[in-house]
Amino acid sequence: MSPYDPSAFPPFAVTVDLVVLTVRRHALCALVVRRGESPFQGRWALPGGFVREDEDLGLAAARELGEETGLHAHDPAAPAPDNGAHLEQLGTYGDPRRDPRMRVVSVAHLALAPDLPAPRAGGDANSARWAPVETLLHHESDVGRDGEQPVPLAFDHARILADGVERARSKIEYSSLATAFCPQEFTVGELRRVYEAVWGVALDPRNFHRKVTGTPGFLVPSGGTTTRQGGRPAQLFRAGGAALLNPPMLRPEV
Amino acid sequence: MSPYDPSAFPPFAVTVDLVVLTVRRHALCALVVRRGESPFQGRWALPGGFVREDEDLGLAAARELGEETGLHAHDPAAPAPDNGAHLEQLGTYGDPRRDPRMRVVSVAHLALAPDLPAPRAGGDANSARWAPVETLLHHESDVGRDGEQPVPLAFDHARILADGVERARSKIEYSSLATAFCPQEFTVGELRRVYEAVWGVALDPRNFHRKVTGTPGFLVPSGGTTTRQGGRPAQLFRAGGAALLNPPMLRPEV
DNA sequence: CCAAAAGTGTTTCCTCTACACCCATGA
DNA sequence: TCATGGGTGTAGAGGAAACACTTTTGG
Repeated sequence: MSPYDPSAFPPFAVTVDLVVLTVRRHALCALVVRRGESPFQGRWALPGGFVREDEDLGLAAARELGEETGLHAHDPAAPAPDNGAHLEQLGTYGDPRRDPRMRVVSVAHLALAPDLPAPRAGGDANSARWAPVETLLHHESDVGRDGEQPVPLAFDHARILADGVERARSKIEYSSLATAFCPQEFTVGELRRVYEAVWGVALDPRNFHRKVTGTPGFLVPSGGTTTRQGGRPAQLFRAGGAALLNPPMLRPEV
Repeated sequence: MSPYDPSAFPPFAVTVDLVVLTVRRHALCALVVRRGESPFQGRWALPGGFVREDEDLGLAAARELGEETGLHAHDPAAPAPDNGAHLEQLGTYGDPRRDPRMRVVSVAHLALAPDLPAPRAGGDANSARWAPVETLLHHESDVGRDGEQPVPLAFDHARILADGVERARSKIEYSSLATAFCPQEFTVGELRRVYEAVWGVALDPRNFHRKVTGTPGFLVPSGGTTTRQGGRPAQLFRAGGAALLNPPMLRPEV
């Protein structure tokens, strides 16, 4: 059998699914959309869609991200931070039974975004929403606030979301990715609250401050200060160019 | 457009490609096979093949690995090390032009194997071979020893191989994966030579010994000793159950 | 004034590094 | 005997944890 005989391989549908994470009100949240059709009609799912005929996988993910959030993916080659989201490939999910109707292989991507005004899938707040990942993964309570049933995510999206959350948790240890959750200018305390929300732990503010300001290339002072968190005015920083943190930020033991 | 209308999505071919790494004669080597047909006929490529109709991606990768090497993939749930290779998903490559004839999405997997007798693709030594990754990636010299041309790998396989090597290099820092390159029983010095080959650096034997024997769950003594490396008899160990190394093995600065 | 958040200093502990030194074999 | 690799001891550098303390705002 010639491995490239067009009649010799089964056809697959290929999609991209997005794990879009942000930090809102001290909680790690993911973007979910409500499915309008079967299967899993009415259930929450990760945003995603088919890869087009002549589209690279990363491009398809960036296009979906833009359609769902208005964000553009951050170009790693750009000289200055552009407030775009971080976007990377997460993993590929291809269980033959993950979609009951046909063979679908989904290339999941992970996006990290700053806190955004609100999702805008058709401008309908009922069809797209930020939900705490803790709720989505353990479905102990409603996704929303208005008496909906606590149901798990559609397809294998709970597994994909869990993998994305785990990737984000481990990656902020040794990279400067946590700044992707912050606005362009932020304080050390705001950055610390990102780590605390993603890891679900409390960090010592004094040691954290020393650590991040003492790591060359991680943060650059923008000159301004703010009191938006109350208390003594805090210096404002932007993300520095350094991508890797060495030595890494240590996550406290569980 | 309904996202699941069967006429609304383009069909893709889905393959798995394998980055199979081992350590031979103090060098990190990868398994390559010679292509028998166009395109890239006669060039070396990573082993791989089509995912079957009802096959999960990891299963397809394990099947290809068995066909190429006779290894079975290590079951993480097995209580004792079974001398199977470590196998994990690496990443997915789907550039529309990566195969000149059709749209192929390749789900690359990374396998780490102990030093094996010899590849056995059809029993033909000219069609499958271990080659040093340094040679494959920089094609500074022949892949083999018999005057072949130094040509780059077929398709985007050089990129996939580079990603796999980078994954292996970083993963042995914080996991016990380096033992996957060793036979069931091995000495501390043999394990150290694995790290040195994968990282391409020299490590202090005294500190390395203290580090690995002092990390609980990393190594368990098997009771025996050997002098196969010369010098004083060395204790034999097996891989312990611990998957994560904490604190990690530190890779010296470049 | 007080509360709250931002920062700094200091002590203790622990790990990594570097290297001196000893051990047990084969040739 | 020597060469070779295996293994232990130890002093110093550097980072992290824990926490006392000062600074600068708003109310």
